[in-house]
Amino acid sequence: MTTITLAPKYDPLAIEGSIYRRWLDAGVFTADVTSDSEPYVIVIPPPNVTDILHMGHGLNNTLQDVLIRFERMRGREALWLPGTDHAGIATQNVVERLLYAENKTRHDLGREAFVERVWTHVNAKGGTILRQLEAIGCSCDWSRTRFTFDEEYSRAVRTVFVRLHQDGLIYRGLRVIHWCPRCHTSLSDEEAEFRDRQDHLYYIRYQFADAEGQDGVVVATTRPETMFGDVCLVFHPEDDRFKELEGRTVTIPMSGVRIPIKTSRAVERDFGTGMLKVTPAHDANDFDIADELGGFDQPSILTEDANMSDVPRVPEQLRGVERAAARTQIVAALEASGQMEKMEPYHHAVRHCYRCHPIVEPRLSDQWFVRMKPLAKPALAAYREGRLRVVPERWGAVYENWLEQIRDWNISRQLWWGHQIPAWHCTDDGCGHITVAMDAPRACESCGGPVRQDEDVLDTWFSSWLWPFATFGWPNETRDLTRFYPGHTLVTAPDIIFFWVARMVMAGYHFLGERPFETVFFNGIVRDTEHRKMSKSAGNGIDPLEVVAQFGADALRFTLVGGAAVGTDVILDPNDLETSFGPGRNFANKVWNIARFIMTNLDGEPTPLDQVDPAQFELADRWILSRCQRTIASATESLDRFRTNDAVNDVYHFTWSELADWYLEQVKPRLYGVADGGDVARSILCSVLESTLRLLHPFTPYITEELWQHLPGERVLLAGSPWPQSDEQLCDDDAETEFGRVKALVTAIRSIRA
RNA sequence: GGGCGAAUAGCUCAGUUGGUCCAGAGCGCCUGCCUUACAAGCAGGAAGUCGGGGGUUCGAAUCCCUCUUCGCCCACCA
Repeated sequence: MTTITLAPKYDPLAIEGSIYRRWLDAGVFTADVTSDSEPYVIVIPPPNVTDILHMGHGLNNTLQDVLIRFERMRGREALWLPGTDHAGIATQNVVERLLYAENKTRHDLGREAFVERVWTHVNAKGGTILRQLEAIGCSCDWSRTRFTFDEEYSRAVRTVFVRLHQDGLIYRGLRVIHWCPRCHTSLSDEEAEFRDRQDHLYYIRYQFADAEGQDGVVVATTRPETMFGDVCLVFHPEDDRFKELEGRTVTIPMSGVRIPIKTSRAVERDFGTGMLKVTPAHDANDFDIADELGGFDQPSILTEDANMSDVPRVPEQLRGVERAAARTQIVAALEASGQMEKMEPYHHAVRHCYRCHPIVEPRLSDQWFVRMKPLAKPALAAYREGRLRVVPERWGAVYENWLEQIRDWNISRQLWWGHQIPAWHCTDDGCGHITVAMDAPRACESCGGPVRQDEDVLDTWFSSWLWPFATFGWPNETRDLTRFYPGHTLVTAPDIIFFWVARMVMAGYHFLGERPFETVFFNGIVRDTEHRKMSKSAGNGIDPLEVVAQFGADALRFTLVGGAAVGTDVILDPNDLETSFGPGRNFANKVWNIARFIMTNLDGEPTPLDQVDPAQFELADRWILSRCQRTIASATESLDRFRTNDAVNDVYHFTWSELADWYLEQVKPRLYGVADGGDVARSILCSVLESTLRLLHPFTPYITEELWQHLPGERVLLAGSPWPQSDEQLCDDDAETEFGRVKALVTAIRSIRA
């Protein structure tokens, strides 16, 4: 018999650490690759290696933990694979900022020293977030922790590059890409995010070069500074206003460079004046137009820093001037010369670097691309044919739409922190051959000359999209890969559907011929009371660890899961933690006291419920047993349907409003010996408490485990114990109806008395 | 320019296929209780014409149309 010495109040801090250690020591989180049980696999959305835990992580990981603990208790071989992402551009930026504080740039260090510096930083600060996940109770299989920069993982990345190249799905080409002038790298379409800006539309007059005295032609542009890179003007071939102008020549203002007037169907007649300036090196559309017309150079007039270049096309006084300043000067000059016809306020969306804000500069450069259409096909089919389920469903349309409209993926980054592209250029310009291989070739495979490796690294997401299988040792046929791929549920936020989710599906099908997971469960975003996304930089964040310290991990989890209806955002008030997390703490305390009450009223180990003659059950007994079964059934169904909030709220209601408020009060006379049937009540209390702790465990693992250990009898860990089975036999409609009447009567009497 | 979501009690939000879980929960508020599991609690109570308008139906918070107000995503009209 256990001696009951539970404190009257639940103190999370006193038990959380030791409980977590017991789970680890018992190895309950470690998946057994040799087990006969059906696997259930979740791979974590790997946080950036130098990140620290924020509420978004808290929500996302708590949901994963709820699912994984639930399935583990249901007897599946549950594997939650944790890890981190090297996060190329993000991590490089962090370290560059550190250098900046020392008045240095990465170029002062040089590539090798810089990468070493990043490693130092990662080794010092990295992985903290994984330890923070432990604090909120996450039951990850830490023996399988992966990092996208692990040697084995990096090999998978190179394998993918080489194979896609062999498949003809990777190519290198001169294109206008999104260039971040601060990061000094290209960005994918997804990384260059639109933000609204209030600018001007400038109407600039280009004078005719072939006929003095005439007025010339007016062109509308938002970017006058790019005009020195113009190669022609174009209008729509059916635009009668300009019919006569085709073939004539104009001069670019300020520079005097002569360019022809041409036609193109790409021109929108209703926009501006209907006449478009074509700047192939600084605008992707213009690049296409010039390419289609043929015979044009692609003069570049901006540097990597987005300053005006030191080239003949750029007027001397502007060379080296930063783009915004250059614009101001150009506008002033055009106004002075009378060539600025007019300026209109103009509201439009402009692409910005998703990591460091500045306006992205379209820039002509050699980049590596993945041809996406062939990869998108199976990913699209999987969704349409129901092999990939999306919860909530509406995100499916977003996924589908993006895949339908998919464009090639720029995967090269001009960064130093990342997987360097496994391509080696022949140093002989005459040969120019590029050798793509897993490891450095001794010589150019074409001419046998010396080679140098491509300087660029791969987009971070080019490693992330392999996460569901590279973490299991792919391309090797490991036991883990065979056993645990494909996985089951991906829990993530909808803002990375394109970056990550869709690409994982594509990679899964292309490299393994199978979906990486069957269901994508999208969780909402954590916001403040003004519905602004919670973030450290906005100053409206809540530190999950602070909440754990003040309220306990279970309270944090209870609030997050209970507040998150499927696909809806979670609103928390950074200025009032008590309102947000107090209820969770209170509930934990309630559970604590329910258990305390029951256990202090046990007299040794009670008779197991299945050995009690049901004929001895009183109405309240039949009622609570029925309610318990119904709660088991509804919580199970809710979890199966990813309605985690319904599940936790159902169990909450059962525990507090039924078990505590009614049944416990009803049986007190029997427990105190004032009425008969005390032993039957004890059997029922013990059984119901056990079921309740099991039901609550995925949501509030710490307190339930602690109480479980205090129950009479020998106890294995609750984390490794079975999920309760709903017993139809104990469901009793009559008892529920009848007891409902008793409740109504009692309430009425109390009401009158009050 | 397309698409999506939201609008329900003072606050934050649930409400699954239209009908006795359809007007709910938590917090807050009011009244009374330190009743030996719990004051992080107990008992009782007030509070919403479910954004406006129209329609379908025997019946609508729920379905359709429309309007208003927020929010988000996508988009090569420079």
